[in-house]
Amino acid sequence: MAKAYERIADDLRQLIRAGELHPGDQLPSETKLVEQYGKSLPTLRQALSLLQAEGLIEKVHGRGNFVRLPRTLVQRTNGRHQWEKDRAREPEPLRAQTGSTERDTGLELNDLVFYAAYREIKAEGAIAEAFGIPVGTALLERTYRTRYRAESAPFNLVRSYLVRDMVAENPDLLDESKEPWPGGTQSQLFTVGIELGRIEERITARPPTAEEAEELGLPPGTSVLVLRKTSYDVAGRPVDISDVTLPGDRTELLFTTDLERW
Amino acid sequence: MAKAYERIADDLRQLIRAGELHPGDQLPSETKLVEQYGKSLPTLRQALSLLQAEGLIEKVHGRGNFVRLPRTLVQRTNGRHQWEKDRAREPEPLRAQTGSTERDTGLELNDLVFYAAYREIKAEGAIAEAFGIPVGTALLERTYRTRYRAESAPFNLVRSYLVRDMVAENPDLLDESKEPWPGGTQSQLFTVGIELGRIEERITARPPTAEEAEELGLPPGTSVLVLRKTSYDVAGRPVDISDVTLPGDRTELLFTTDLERW
DNA sequence: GAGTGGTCTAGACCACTGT
DNA sequence: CAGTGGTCTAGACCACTCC
Repeated sequence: MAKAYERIADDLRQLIRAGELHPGDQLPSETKLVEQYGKSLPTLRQALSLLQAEGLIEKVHGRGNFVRLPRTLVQRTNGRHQWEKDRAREPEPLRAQTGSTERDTGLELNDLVFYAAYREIKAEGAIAEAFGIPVGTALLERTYRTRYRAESAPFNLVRSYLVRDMVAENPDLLDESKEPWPGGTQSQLFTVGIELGRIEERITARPPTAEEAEELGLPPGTSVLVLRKTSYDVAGRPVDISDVTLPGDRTELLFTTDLERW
Repeated sequence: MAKAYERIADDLRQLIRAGELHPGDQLPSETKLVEQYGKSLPTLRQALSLLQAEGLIEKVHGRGNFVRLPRTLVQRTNGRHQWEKDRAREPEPLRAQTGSTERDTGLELNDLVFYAAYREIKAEGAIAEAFGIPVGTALLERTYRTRYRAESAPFNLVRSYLVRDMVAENPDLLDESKEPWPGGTQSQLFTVGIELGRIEERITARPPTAEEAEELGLPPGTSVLVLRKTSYDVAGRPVDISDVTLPGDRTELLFTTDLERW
């Protein structure tokens, strides 16, 4: 005999899958469902919380439970890296026109609100190892947010690390008030003579932490994509390490791999 | 005044983050925690279920609650595509030695158990559009699982689509009993004269469905990576579309992008 | 104010794990 | 068997949304 809350969840799940309940539809009220299934309220709510964790329904306090709508996508491609590199040496007016985020989202510069904070820290274990530098080396930590003006939650959270001595030659790079830098990080690195040769991106997925759910405005029943981008210069030396947190329900990463001809 | 279950969750979260509770450690029993926080059992359990949803703790029936251990990684790189292409024309003995999965996991062929099922279906809306073919065209649907012999759950779930008429020229390709085909799909396509030129991979993340959690043996508090791989031949025509579901807590996708020199 | 979901309690009984 | 978490109930009261 199956558990009561699972039977209820299965039943509702099937109604949704079969299309008897459409995205956006409101479910019967919890008290109605209690009558219908002949179980207690807490049991019924346990069933609903299962469906919520699967991202199938959305609970709205004071209004009801609704079948969740698919979210609109923001695409992030690996083509952006070559595109950014091509722009890095262009004159500032062109670089300032459109950045990678605008390219990905199709939005205008004016639609976007940008925020950055810089901080100087000492490299600890994992980061030091990734850079191949001694623990304690001075790093520049840059924290970014970009959001659509009409929405409250940003598209993503970015924390980027640079070895301070590699960029200190240009004092502007240590100054957060110079952000957003036209053309992005590759343009910044260009001013201190660094050319990127290769970019590695490592991707995993997990449920958001409480803080991420808060900052990204993520409802329960969503996941985050965690992307660690490591940029290498043409000599193969790691130059920039960025940790990017992206909402899984509205982000699509697109990677294109070209194959050599036979 | 914060909600009781949030205060408890915050408190326990902090103990874990601060390292006062190490991965693998057992938490105090639920009745102990009830005394300690002076709240009811259901409230306390609500707090614990929050932490479970975040993947921070693991509940084990009859034993206790434990701080979750980090899982071992299976890496999947985009370098695998060129590697597979290079192998596609090699003689069978070499192709049979090691496949992409063995390359990714570092395991031996004997450690792996492979399962495949073929089915013929008619293209419906989304897939037909992705292939650029009329709805109703005959497709070959191939479903794969690969698992480590010592574990019960597979590494991933794969569903792959081919246009039947593009491959029917070699009847072996329609026969599931011929799996695992030495050298993989690219070798199979080679037998009907198809050479791949480009591969696109689209990645999103979401909580597992009930079925996926079941099949992949995923505990609550995990996410899945959803990867749609589209393979194009050298003429830019889509040849294979594969949907891959990967456990987010033990999979790392690694994409390398090489940049052109200045 | 009516209707909705959110929080919390007190307690019973079941099921699994280890000794 | 003792100790642990899992399921379920009945009911009180709070908080939000919309008319």
